[in-house]
Amino acid sequence: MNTVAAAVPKPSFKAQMLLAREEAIVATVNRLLAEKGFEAMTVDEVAASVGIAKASLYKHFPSKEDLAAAAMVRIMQRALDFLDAVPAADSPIAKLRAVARWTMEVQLAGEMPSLPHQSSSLRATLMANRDYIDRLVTVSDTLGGWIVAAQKDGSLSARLPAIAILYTLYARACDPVLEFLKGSGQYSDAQIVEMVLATCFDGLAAR
Amino acid sequence: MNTVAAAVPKPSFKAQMLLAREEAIVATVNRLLAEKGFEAMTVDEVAASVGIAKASLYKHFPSKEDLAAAAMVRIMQRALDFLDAVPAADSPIAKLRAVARWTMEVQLAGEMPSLPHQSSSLRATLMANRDYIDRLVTVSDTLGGWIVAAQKDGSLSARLPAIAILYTLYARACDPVLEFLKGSGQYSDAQIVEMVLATCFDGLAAR
DNA sequence: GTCTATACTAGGATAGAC
DNA sequence: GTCTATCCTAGTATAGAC
Repeated sequence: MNTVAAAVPKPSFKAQMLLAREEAIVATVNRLLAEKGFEAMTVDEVAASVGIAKASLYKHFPSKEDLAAAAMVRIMQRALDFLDAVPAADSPIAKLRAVARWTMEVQLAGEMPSLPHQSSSLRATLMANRDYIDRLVTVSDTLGGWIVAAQKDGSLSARLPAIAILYTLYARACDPVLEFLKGSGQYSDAQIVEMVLATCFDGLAAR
Repeated sequence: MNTVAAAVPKPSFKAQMLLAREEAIVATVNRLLAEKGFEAMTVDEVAASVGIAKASLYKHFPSKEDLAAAAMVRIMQRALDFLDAVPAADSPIAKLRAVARWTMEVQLAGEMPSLPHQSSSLRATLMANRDYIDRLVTVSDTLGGWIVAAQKDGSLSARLPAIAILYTLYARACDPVLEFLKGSGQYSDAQIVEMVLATCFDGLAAR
């Protein structure tokens, strides 16, 4: 960036339109990734859903992988925003519960892009994407701090390594139990979230 | 079946070879499904891995979906066999723990075919497959019985609906935490299983 | 930067000889 | 029932006009 500050303040109307369109694209990709996953999502579908020609999509994003990566950056940014909004006064375990709840609510809303299988072509693109990795690291560091603090104050199990707890929380973002329970049609979204949250923190065994 | 009993006992050598080959095919499909999932698995790959021509595959199974369904039937049969082998004298919760452990060991061994996303073409084929559905129902009924019993004897949380517990146990078969922890390279398979098992039954919160 | 039209490839499925 | 060779659709990506 060698633009002087004075040149930045007023983005042109055209540039704003561009950003708005890109946001619309990424939001659509996000939804489709949540619905069907990376492999099953087609670029034709994305274009049709956004309402522009496929070739236009490729002017914004060089490949299907980059399209998906943009959606992953977006959801990580939403996660960061949520972490920032968690009250600092809350206890560490309350913060962790809040994050797990948010994750599940996003998934139930159909807005959680599902990560691809290990061998997907998307993995390489993601690992090379600085915007994604940086956010992932920041989220992990923040959660890691809360986990260690919660173990210290005795509210979180100290017998589990912090990394196992971190991964367990991440896994709530793609927990199939939410979808299963929703499919049963017997419970509201709020009830489902409470049940899975209780299972996650209190376990299946009686207390 | 209108064959008389006397005609059955000695399956011809040829028929045995046929079954052996089909078992080899299904075992390969099972492994590939575990590695990459249904969408990413290609029929060419299956044929190459088994060591036969693609057209020969299609003499045994009419479509890629049926190929995958056969693998799903196979794993459900393995699950049934395991359930039958669980000591009847064990307490209900001990039985449930044993099943969860088995599920995770199979996954870590790379032998747990991963179920497809909701909108996959495979779902329709599976739901129409009697061999699969029957086994699924039997497994669910058996586990359901153990769950209710464990809730009655006070070892399993009575605050959760049995169906939520059932789904939670099923979800251990595709828990990404196992793969994550394995990827960290810090723990043995046995340690990973114990950690996730403890998380599942005892929860993240301290006891 | 948007469109229409098209190139190119991967991959599921089949034909037809043996 | 196995093979080689081929068909054909779907899907990623691009050319080229406006």
